Amino acid sequence: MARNTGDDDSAPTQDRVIARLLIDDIVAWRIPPGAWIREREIAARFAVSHAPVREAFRQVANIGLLKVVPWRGAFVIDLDQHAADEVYELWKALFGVACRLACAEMSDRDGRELMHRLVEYKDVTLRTENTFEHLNVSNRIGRFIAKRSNAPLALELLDRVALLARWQHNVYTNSYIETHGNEAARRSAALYETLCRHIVARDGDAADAAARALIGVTQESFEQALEEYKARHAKPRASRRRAKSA
Amino acid sequence: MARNTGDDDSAPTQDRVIARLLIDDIVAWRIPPGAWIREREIAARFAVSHAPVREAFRQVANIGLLKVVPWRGAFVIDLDQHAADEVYELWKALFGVACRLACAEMSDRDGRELMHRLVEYKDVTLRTENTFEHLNVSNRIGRFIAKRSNAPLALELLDRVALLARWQHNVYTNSYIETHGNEAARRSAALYETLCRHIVARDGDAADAAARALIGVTQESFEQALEEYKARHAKPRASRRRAKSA
DNA sequence: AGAGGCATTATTATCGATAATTTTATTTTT
DNA sequence: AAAAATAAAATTATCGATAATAATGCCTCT
Repeated sequence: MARNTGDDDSAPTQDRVIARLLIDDIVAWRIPPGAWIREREIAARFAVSHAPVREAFRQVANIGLLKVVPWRGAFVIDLDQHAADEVYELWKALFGVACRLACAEMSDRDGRELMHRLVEYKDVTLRTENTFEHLNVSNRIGRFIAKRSNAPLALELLDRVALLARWQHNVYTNSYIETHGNEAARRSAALYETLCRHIVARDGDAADAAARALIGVTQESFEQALEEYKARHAKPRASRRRAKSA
Repeated sequence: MARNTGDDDSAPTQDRVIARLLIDDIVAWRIPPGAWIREREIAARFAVSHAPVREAFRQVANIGLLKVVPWRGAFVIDLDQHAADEVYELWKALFGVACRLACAEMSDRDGRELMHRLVEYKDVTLRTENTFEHLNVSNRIGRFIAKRSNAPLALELLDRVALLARWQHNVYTNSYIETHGNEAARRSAALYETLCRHIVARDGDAADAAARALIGVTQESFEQALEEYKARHAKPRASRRRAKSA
């Protein structure tokens, strides 16, 4: 009678493929903030009708990168300094929830795997100053915790907020990498260690606090990068304006 | 050149109307958990084509009450004791973020209005034992804080989680009202007072903690109601099963 | 010249029909 | 009778076309 409600293993439908590609395009700033996207344009690009495009728009809008307004279409969201604070606060809170739940949900076996990954992470930290690799391996730990927290809704919201954060600082990527590379890495390493220890010790409150501190490092790096970006771009703009009025 | 990206003031399109009504139906348990909903069925009910129904399904799915799986359709989510913990943890965290941000964002005027509402709330608490009215006025305070926190994304996620929580305990509504009415009201009142005081004092950490404690009261009431519900329904089921096997 | 109204154009929303896929029922085989 | 294969039915996904709406440019009037 009831159909199989289980997990989806079939090939993805077109709307999901398109949504994925749109997300990539927006996060990578190939589509600028505030841009107005037309159905026909995207439909032509993927050689499909507009129906799947509409659904893709809705999916991207649900993640928060697109804003769909009736009869007017879809707009990429705008960059907003104030919203950055909100995103990072949410990120801290949601990652905290994931870690808190992980304390209760993780098996002892998962805990051992977590500590194993921590060792791997510290190795990378000591071996290289490559910030990309650094971010990569640290993200792996975060995702592992979130997955094992057995909290699908928290995981979904976490992915969403992390995506928004990534989009936000992709403008400042260069500054970010430079800034984050030096001292933040060491602080992160220490915080990851305390976080993992609290999780295997099943201390939810302490894990939550460590998680918040960890995202806080990223937040500080972002803010610092933003300042540097502003400082770098303050002069060119002023000169351009002067040239205009001359 | 660029179109009006501002707020939406036009009449809602059909898909949004349908989505709203579907949400109501699901939250009120007029559509049972796990139910499989067909496009044609809903389309016939609202005398529309299936296109707006599809979009409505996607919107409800984004809130989390519906799960859309390719080629198989839309299913109402299932009741899951484990998921309840997750929802309440998220609720605590998100309301905490809203209160934290409210500390920074609220004007002094907003703070005075908040304290005014607190007085109103305490009056209601003293005057009546009516739990509905009690929940109503307390929700008003929560929503006021969330709105003035100037954090649209947090507000959206908060609404979403609160809706899921409401759906979850709508099964046990009767027990919930009974349980919540007695002692929890007094605890909530004290916690609301400390929360508001921390907010006007702009102490983010303290406000966050108070917010968590406040949702914690609701969580405890829910869990207690769940226990009572289980106890009440344990016997009838057993007898029914015995009758079947006889 | 500028403001306001009107027609034009472009775009989204909805519809009805067809294609692709899954589920259910039937038949066949062992 | 049970299991596998097959056919039938039901359902979703996609398409192309039409209706509804918003933005744009033109024209008139002052």
